[in-house]
Amino acid sequence: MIKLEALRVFVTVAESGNIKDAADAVGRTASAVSMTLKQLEEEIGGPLFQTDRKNSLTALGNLMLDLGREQIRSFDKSVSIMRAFAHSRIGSLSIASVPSVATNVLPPILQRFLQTRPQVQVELFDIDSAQVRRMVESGVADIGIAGESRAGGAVEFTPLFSDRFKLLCGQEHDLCRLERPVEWSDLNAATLIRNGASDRIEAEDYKQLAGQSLITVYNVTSLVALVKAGLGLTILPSLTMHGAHEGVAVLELADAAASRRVGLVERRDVPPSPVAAAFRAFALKEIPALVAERLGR
Amino acid sequence: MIKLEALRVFVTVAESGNIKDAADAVGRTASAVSMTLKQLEEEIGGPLFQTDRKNSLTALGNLMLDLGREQIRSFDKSVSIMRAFAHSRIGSLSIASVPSVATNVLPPILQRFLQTRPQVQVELFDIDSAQVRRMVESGVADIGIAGESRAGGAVEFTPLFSDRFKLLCGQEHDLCRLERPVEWSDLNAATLIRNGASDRIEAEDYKQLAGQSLITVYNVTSLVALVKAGLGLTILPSLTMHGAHEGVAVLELADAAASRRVGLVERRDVPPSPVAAAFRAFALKEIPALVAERLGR
DNA sequence: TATTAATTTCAGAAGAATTGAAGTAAGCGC
DNA sequence: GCGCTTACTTCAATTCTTCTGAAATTAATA
Repeated sequence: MIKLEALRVFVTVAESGNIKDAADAVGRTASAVSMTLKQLEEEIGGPLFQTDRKNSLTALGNLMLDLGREQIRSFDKSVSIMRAFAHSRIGSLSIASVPSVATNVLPPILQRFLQTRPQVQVELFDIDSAQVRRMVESGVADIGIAGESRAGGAVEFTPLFSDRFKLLCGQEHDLCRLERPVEWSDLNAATLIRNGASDRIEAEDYKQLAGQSLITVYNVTSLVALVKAGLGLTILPSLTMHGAHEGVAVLELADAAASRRVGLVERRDVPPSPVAAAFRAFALKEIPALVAERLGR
Repeated sequence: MIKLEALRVFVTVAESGNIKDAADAVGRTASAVSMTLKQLEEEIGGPLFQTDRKNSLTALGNLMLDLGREQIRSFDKSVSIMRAFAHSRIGSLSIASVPSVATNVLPPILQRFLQTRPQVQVELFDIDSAQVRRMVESGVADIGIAGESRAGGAVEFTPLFSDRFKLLCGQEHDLCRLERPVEWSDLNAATLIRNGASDRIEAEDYKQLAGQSLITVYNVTSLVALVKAGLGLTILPSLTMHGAHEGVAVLELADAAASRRVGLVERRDVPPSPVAAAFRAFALKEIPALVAERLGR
């Protein structure tokens, strides 16, 4: 059986024009090279050089030089692609994330992650938690970042950080004059605008308030605009409001339990691609730290 | 260093879905296959299969399956091309031959030669002996078939057959009534048409006759037409006249020395390509036999 | 023709791959 | 959930391959 390594030796000899230099180049003795060549000629079925001074090729030798070079080049390239992929230097990474993280956390994280992996292709979807889970489950996204959900199913949840809910209202709102954290009962008279995130709050008092609410807005920008316009107030995770919107007030809630847990969502059965695994490790280490800093803790 | 053989084993396992079958397919034991796989994973830098039951690939495994398959396919193809070339099943063959051989000898020879080598590309040039030598010398033709020449030079001559000259004249010509071979002296009164081939005759008597000739024709068809039209007579190698032209007479010459030696013309320094070498051997064996039969000896 | 340099050959040494047996883990039926 | 079967891995010994260094051969050069 002809080996690629034999072709490699032959090409080196053909390029050097003699065995001694080629032997040095491949790191063997001249006798080893000579034997490899002899064996190659036997297996191919013809002489490769015109004389035993290896400075001129036969027609067969020329053909083998061309084909051999190409094979070596192609093989080495394939191997380097395999290695690059295994070491997560290339590959594609599809991330599905809730908007608050996609907007406030992922940009610097991705920037640093990609600094050492300039060849990695990234797709980022910002969608709500339920859809994040769906995308991961279906394999469209390699990894997701979403709020915790009870159902286990085919996806696994790994916590990254907790995020307390806060109250967002117009700057002129009566509640701004309270000099203490807001109780749910303080909101009885207020107009509450529901949103996708706040629906996750478990507190009975809040659920009751929400049940009476007539408006639900899913887009944060619209939500803030409505609050600013004085249409009502809303409850959002603090990360969502990071970088404080002008013309609105952010108030603390008294209910310490009103928080969401945000974490990684991954498929349980399918092992991650190397890039996904690398991103997972990176995210697990860097996101909690970044969020702590962002939220000033 | 990653070996193509390891990729071959991996691809087989990936395709079989288990080690045992793959081991049978490649003709080793399961433990050997297992070790090869382990080593491959170490060298690539990541796992290839999801579990140690080898029925589902990781993302890296899928990539390697694709790339590996392609490498194996391409390598095997290259090797088969090399072998085919070495065994002269493929390649190109450029033959330069004098017209008499190109017309009367080469067709059946080439037909038989190519029967076992349907992939070989052949070029055939029919030109005079001097040009045959020039084409071989310049490397445009791999091999030539021409009359012998004194000058050695860069080309080598190997005899194939001898071919006596004969006289060609109109059927009504006076010489037809001679009941013996024609002597040079018989031609003193005749009109001789010279041609490329007959100029090679060394006999002084002939040279004198030729010196007085006023017409030289290089193309055999034209030459015969002129003879048939009664313009004169000419001297040609018998092979050239094989398959007797209608309306002309072919007469024996008394001068037994009036013959040409036809043979192979090859470059001395450059070894022939495998196809050329095969054709050389074939020609050396088959052409003399065929000519003997053609000329009825 | 003698000298030098390169290549080949050969036998032994080193290294790599393979084997078979034993051990471990995974899947399957009860 | 438990034991049974099957598949895979590990290990040490063996076999096969490749490599080396010295000697012999061959080609080129003076």
